[in-house]
Amino acid sequence: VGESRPYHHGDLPTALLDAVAELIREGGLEAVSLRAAARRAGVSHAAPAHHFGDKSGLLAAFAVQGFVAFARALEDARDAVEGSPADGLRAMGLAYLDFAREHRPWFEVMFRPELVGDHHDEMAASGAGAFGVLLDQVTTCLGADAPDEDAVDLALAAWATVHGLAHLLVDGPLAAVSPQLSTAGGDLPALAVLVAGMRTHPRWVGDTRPT
Amino acid sequence: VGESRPYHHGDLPTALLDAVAELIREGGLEAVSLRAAARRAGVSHAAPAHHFGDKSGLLAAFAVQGFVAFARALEDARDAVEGSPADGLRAMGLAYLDFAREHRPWFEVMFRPELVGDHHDEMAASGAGAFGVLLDQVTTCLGADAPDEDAVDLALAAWATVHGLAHLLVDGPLAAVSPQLSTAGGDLPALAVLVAGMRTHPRWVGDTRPT
DNA sequence: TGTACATCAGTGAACGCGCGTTCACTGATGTAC
DNA sequence: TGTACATCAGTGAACGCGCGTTCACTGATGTAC
Repeated sequence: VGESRPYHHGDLPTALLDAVAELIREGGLEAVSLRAAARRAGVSHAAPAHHFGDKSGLLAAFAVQGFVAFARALEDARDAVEGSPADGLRAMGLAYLDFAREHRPWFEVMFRPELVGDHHDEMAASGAGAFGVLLDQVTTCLGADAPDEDAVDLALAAWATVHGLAHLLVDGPLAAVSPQLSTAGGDLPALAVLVAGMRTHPRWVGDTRPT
Repeated sequence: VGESRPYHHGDLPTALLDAVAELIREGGLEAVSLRAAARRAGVSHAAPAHHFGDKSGLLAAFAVQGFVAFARALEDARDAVEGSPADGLRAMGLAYLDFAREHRPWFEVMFRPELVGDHHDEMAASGAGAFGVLLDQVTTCLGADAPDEDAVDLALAAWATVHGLAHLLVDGPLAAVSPQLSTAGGDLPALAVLVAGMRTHPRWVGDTRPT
């Protein structure tokens, strides 16, 4: 108290990214502005421009940060499971949902390329990294050495499934339509049904492990 | 040319809702404002307040309009199919994707309850109507007379699947990650795999029609 | 050890903008008699 | 058929606000010698 703030912040970029997360959590994407982020970080409103250039630069950096954490979350979930490749994939699906619910701010920005303007490429690159984790696991499930067309299709299917569920949970229409649904989503039986459904693909061998 | 505009618009509410759709299509949700919509409709910026009260009122009306069209699109798709209940459900899934792509403006607002403020209930009611169409079809697929817990779970699963795919297509990350994926999504093989996967549910009888 | 200088980080005033909302108003329409 | 009046639809000026961006600046840090 009474201590004068140092002229230099120390780690303003990180503080600004944290501020963006808080702003989204409290007021949604609309609540994000350079000035509000600067306010949170306790610096003047013009300071963010020094590190991120403009607003789209800040959001792009935020999205990249999210994708890095996201890819790690998927990898961690996979590595924590002892079992078949399909078990690993299932764990990744659950991790996907957990990530969306726990890191809603990242989730809201990561899949909205129109927010990042000129910085599209940076975000796409980090997004491709995360998708690669999923694709590799599906490839393993198929018993293939390298991703092929089937692997891509199935990875897409798996992605769409959990992504859809995540969006319904995060955006809230499940609760809007019926409280039951929200409960069902929370217990995740539907997800189990869906991921299990992937076994109908003729090449699916995830559950018959070589001995 | 040269004709003086009539003082009364004729059907301003409809014109404003159309304007919202155009604005979203051209500039996303951020581009929507009462003033911009009024500009499009060729009236003064204060005119919209007369019909919709405030901004959230306009967006709520827009969402309701979308849900009505959405429910009809699902019903039409179902009715146009001769075949098993599962065929009908599949058709509804495709109609869902078509709707998301053709009516992107509606789709962007319909599942974002936070946009409509106090008008949440109106939107939830129209949304429940649309979900009812899906739930009825799933119930039929299960050979049940009335929706039960399994029907709700499966309807949720079907919803999550197509909703996820729709979001990935509409928001564009598929194209961002890989052009292949966008192509696969466009051809919809993944969707077929997924919906087919629902047959693994023990009670699924959609494909064995009573004779 | 000290000095000069370049570089970096953050400041604060200023700009112009579009926004939502309010308000007293005016023009047009419809209804009662 | 005409008149008075209520109601509805749209106007235009005004308000205050937060925003992104720019700019010349100042404080702090690091580096060369």
